[in-house]
Amino acid sequence: MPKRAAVDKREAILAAALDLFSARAFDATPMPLIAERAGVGAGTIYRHFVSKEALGNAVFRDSKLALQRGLLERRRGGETPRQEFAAMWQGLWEFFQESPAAFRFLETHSHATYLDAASRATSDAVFVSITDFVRRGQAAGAIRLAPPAVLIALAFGAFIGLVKESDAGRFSLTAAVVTQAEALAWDMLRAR
Amino acid sequence: MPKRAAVDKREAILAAALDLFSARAFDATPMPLIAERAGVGAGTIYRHFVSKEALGNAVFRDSKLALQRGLLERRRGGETPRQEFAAMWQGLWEFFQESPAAFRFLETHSHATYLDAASRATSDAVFVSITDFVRRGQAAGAIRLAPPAVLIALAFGAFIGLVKESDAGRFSLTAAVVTQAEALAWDMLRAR
Amino acid sequence: MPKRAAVDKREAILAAALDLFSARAFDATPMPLIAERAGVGAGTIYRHFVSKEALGNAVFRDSKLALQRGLLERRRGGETPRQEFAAMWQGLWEFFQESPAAFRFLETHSHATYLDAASRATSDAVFVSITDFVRRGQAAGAIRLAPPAVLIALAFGAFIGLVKESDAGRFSLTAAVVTQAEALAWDMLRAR
Amino acid sequence: MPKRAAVDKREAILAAALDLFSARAFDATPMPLIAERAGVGAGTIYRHFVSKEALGNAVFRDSKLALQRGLLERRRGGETPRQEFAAMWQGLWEFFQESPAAFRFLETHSHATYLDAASRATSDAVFVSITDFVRRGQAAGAIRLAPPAVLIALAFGAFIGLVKESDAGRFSLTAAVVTQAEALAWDMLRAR
DNA sequence: CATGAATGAGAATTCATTCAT
DNA sequence: AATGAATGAATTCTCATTCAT
Repeated sequence: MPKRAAVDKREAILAAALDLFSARAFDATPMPLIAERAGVGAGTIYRHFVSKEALGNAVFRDSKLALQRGLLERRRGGETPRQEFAAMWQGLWEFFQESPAAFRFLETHSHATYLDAASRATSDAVFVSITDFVRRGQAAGAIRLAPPAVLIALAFGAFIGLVKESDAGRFSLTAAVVTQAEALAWDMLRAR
Repeated sequence: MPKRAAVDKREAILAAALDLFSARAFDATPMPLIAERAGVGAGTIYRHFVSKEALGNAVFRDSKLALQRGLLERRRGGETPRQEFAAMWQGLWEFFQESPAAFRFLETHSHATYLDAASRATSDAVFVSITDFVRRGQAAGAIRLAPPAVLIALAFGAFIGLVKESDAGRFSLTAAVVTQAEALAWDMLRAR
Repeated sequence: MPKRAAVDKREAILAAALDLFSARAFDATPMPLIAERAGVGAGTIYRHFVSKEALGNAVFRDSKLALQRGLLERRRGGETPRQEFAAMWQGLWEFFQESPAAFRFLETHSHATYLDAASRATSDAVFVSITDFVRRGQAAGAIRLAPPAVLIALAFGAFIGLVKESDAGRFSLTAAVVTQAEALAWDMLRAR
Repeated sequence: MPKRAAVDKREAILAAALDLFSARAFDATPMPLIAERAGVGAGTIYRHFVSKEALGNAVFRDSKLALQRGLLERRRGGETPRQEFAAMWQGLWEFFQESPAAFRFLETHSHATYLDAASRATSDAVFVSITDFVRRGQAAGAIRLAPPAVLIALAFGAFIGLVKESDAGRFSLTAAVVTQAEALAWDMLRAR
C-alpha cells in the first residue's frame, strides 16, 4: 500500500493538473506550472505518472468516473423513467457544481489526441450505463423510439450547451434555470 | 485592393490552418507545418498575420461567419417559426457537411485563451441573430417562454452533441438521423 | 544542391562534435556546448541532424571514412606486401597526425551503443578492404597463415596501443617510434 | 573493521556498477539502476561512495588490480622471458574469461575524464610491473632493444585488439586463437 | 545503518518568429 | 514580396544526490 504522503502528492498533482487543463489547453500547460500549483518538485510528477500524456489520461479517467458517480448516485431504484431522468439531470448539475473544472475538462478534452484506450474505454462505460436507462425507458413506453445513442447525444449535448453558454456569459446557470431546462429536455425525449 | 496572388496565399494559409487546428490542438500545431500544408514559406504567414494567435483568431472568425451564413441562408422570409427552425437546423447540417473542419474547430476552440475581442464579438453577433428568431417565435406564441439564451444553448448544444457522439463512433450522422433529431429538438422548444 | 552557408554550418557542427566527443564521452557532451563550439544556435544542429545520436553516427562515419582514406591512399599498386604494409602503417600515422581527434574518437566509440547499422556497415567495409590486403599477402607467401581477422586485430590493436599509451604519457609518439614499431608489427605478421 | 553485511553490500554495488558500466557508458548509467541491480536502496550507495565519480574510480581500481593479479599470478619465478611472456598472455586471457566485464570496462574507460589521481596511479603501477619484466628480458638478450613502454603498448594493444574485434563479431576468441596470437605477439617482441 | 521518495538543475529537443537573400 | 535557414527561449523529461523515516 502506498504511503499516505505519496497518495497526497498524487492527489495534489491530479488536482492541479485538472485545474490547469480545464482553464488552458493541455498543450498550453507546462509541467513545471502543474508542479508549482501542486506544491511539489517538477520531477515528482514523473514519480507518479510516466509522462504528461499519462497524467492527462489519469485526469480524464478520474473526471469521467466522477461524472458517472454524479450521474447515477441520485437514482434510488423503482423510479419511473421520468423520475430517473430528473435524477440524472440533477446529478449532472451537482457534479458540475462540485467540480466545474472536471466538467469543463471532460467537455473540452473528449476528443483529445492524447487519450489512450483505457480512457476511451472509461468513456464508453459511462455511455453504456446511460444507454441502459434509455432502453428501459423505451421498453416502458416512456421514451421515444429513436436510437438511444442519438437521444443521449441530444440530451447530454443540451446540458453541455447550458454550461458553455453560461460560461460565455449569456446567462447565469441557477438552479431554477437548470430545473426548467430539465423539463424541456425531457420533452425532447419523452414518448407521445 | 490586394493582388490576386496575395489573396490566394492568404486563403491557402487559412484553409491549411483550419484543417490542422481542427485535427490537432492549436498549441500542438507548428507554424512551419501550416506553411507547408499551405504551400508557402514559413515567413510568408507573417506577411498576412502578425502572429499565430492572430491567425487562430482569423480562422475562428471566418469559421464563425461561415456558420452564420449556413445557419441563416436557408430562411426565406414569411416562414412560420417551425419552418424557420427547420431551416436553421438544416443550415447547420449543411454547414457541417460542407466544412466539418470549421464546425469542429468552432466547437473545440470556443473557449480558447487566445481568442480576442473581435472573435468574441463575432460569436456574440451570431448569437444575437438567433436570439432574434427566438424572440419572434415567442411573440408569435410558437416557442416556449424561457430565456432565449437558454433555449439556444439547449438546441445548439443538442446539435453539437449529435456531431460529437457521431465523431466518437456511437452512430452515423445521416440525413435521416439529423431530420429526426430536428423534430425532437423542436419538441424541446415549442410552446404547448 | 545545399547552399554554401548551410554546408559550412554542417561542417562546423561535425568538427565541433568530433572535438568534443573525442575529449569527453558522448553522453557527457551537451548539445548546447557543441552548438557554442560550432558557433551556431542550439536549434541549428537539429536542422542538420535529426538527433544527437544521428550526429554521433555522422561523426563516426566521417571519421571512419577519413581513416580508410588515410589507410589506403599511400598504396601505389605493384608493391610487395611488405611495402604495402608499411604504406598502410604510415597512412594510419598520417591520419592520426592530421586528425588525432578523429582517431581517438573512433577508438573510444567503436562499440558505442548509439551506433546504427550504417555506421557498422562503414566499419565493416573498412575492415574488408584490409582483409583483402592480408589475403593477397598470404597468397604471395609473405604473410602468416592465420585468420586474416585475427592478424588485423593484432596489428591494428598494436597501433592503437601505441597511441593510447603515448596519450597516457608513457612515451612520445615520434616518427622514429612509429617507424620502429612498424618493423616490429611486421615481424608479427610476416611468414617465416 | 566493517561489518560483514556492509562489506557484502559494498561488493554488490561494485559488481552491479561494473556490469552496467561495461555495457553502457558511465554517463548513461543511472545510479538508481546500479542500486536496483545491487539490490540496495539508492541512498545506500552514498554510504559507501561519496559520489558517482568515486564509485567509478573504485570500480576502475578494483578492475585494474584484478587485471594485475591475472597478469602476474601465473608466473612462477625462474622462468625464461619467453615462458614469462606466455604466462602473462595466458593470465590476461584468464582474466578476460573470468571477468569480461572488468576487461571491457578498463579498456573503454581508460581515458575517462572522471578518473582521479589514485586511479591513474594504479594504472601506472601495473604498467611498471610489466616494464620490469621487459627490462629483464632485454637484459637477458631475449627481448628487442626498444623502449619498454613501446613494446608493452604494442603487445598489450594487440591483445586488446583481439578482444575488440572478436566483440565486433569478426571471429570467435577461442583458446586456440589466443595461443596462436601469443606466438605472433612474441615474434613482435623477441630479439633476433 | 538503510532506505527510497523527493528534488531541481540540467539534458535533449521543438518551434514561433526573424531577417538576409 | 516571398522565402526558409537560423535562432534561443521554452518544453518535456532524467537523474545525482539528499534526508526524513
